[in-house]
Amino acid sequence: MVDNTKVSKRPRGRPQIRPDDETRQMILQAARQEFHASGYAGASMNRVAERAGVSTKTMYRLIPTKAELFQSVISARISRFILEMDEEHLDGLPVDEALEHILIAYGTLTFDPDTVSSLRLVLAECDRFPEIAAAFDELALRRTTQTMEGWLRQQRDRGMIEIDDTATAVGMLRGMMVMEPQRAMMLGLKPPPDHAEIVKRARNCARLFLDGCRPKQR
Amino acid sequence: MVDNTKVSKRPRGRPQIRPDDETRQMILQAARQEFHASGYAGASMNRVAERAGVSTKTMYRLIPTKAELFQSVISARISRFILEMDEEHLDGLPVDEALEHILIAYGTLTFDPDTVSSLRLVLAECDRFPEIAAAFDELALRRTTQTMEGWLRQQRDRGMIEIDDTATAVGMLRGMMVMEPQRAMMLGLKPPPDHAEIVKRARNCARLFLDGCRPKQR
DNA sequence: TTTTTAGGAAAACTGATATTTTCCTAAATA
DNA sequence: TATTTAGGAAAATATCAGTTTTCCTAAAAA
Repeated sequence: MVDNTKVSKRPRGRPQIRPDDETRQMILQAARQEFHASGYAGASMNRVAERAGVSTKTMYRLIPTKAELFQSVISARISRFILEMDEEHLDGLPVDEALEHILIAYGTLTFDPDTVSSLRLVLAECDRFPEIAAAFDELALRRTTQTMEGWLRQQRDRGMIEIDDTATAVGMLRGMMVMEPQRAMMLGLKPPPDHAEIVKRARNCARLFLDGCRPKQR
Repeated sequence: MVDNTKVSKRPRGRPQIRPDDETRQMILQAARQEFHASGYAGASMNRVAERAGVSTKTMYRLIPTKAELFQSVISARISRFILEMDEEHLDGLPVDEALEHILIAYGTLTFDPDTVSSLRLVLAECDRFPEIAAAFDELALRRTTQTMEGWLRQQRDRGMIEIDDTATAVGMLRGMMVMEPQRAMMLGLKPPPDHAEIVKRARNCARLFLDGCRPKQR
């Protein structure tokens, strides 16, 4: 085995301006911008290279094709769709406030312009790139669903609410909270809701949902 | 004024195989298939002409450009998104059954593969064709919203339910009913729900919603 | 100084596709 | 029959974008 760090000499010719990995990151970032701005078909590889500040020659040395570049970009973005919530904190709250917090977190994530823009790309291209639909399902949908479903189950087990199918319930809750504003954003009809609107909507949804499945003592 | 039906002679040369309007319809239908199958960018005008059974020459004589063809196709499709419900019939039903019926109608319309396919096209291309987003909003969203909102208002005025903002409530109701299954369809993850599933979901939603905003007698 | 490598700029190559045009034939009237 | 028009088939044109290649220069080691 050879210890490259010291023993072997640097190669003869002109050294690389920067490590390939770094250049690749620059290309990925430029590609992200370009794809989000122009969609898959509309994105120009020349513009990607331009944005990244490298020549097309270097770009194609480091990335295989436009299609794979697209997949890398989307997967990287999707893998960051994580619903952050402090579960310890929720335990100390009354049920309705806890659900409100959850919905605020989910709404904030969902209405993020980057999220919407990525969703649009995924929906537009999932025919051509079925792996992207699968990745989206796995990384964006399942994970956030599980987080919310876990909480619902907990409340049910504590007798705070009455639900038979928690998975369906999560889907409904999410639809109620985000579908309409998100669709308006995607169509370019409305700007993202601001924080106050998100809070208001979350409160409404939480109340509606909890009243709808609060245990009845008939 | 000249009476063309009898007086003026037919023109000299070879007569048209069929009226231009008819040919245009054939082209529109072929284009609809092609666009739905391949999206805007992926659609080939040659294939459209082929499907329609006309030459590209004839096609371009009758339609201006690909872009305008696309808009015609989408607008025509959208204008058929009408939420059909028999309002007379609803009046005779208890509130929860009436709402169930409404949601079944809305779900059936929404989960129709043609609807989903059109929505995908609209979402994918609304950047390039803002008029399409506007048409979709006006024809598909507003109209069905108004139908549902009218009913909600009526129930509120009769004291059957307690809602302050009926527009928001309709949005939530719809999201609850359709977002998750529709998204799964768009991603190609699930087939459309069958009628039984739609009914079940509608019943769940109606119950949840009505329990959530039934007047309280505290 | 010579050799060697990295990589930019731009041209070339390739393939696809919207759109136009040419050429030809069929079917009608005069 | 001579003339005129409709329209199909296919070639021509134009453009665009992905990908490759050429040419050239900078910067390092030998």
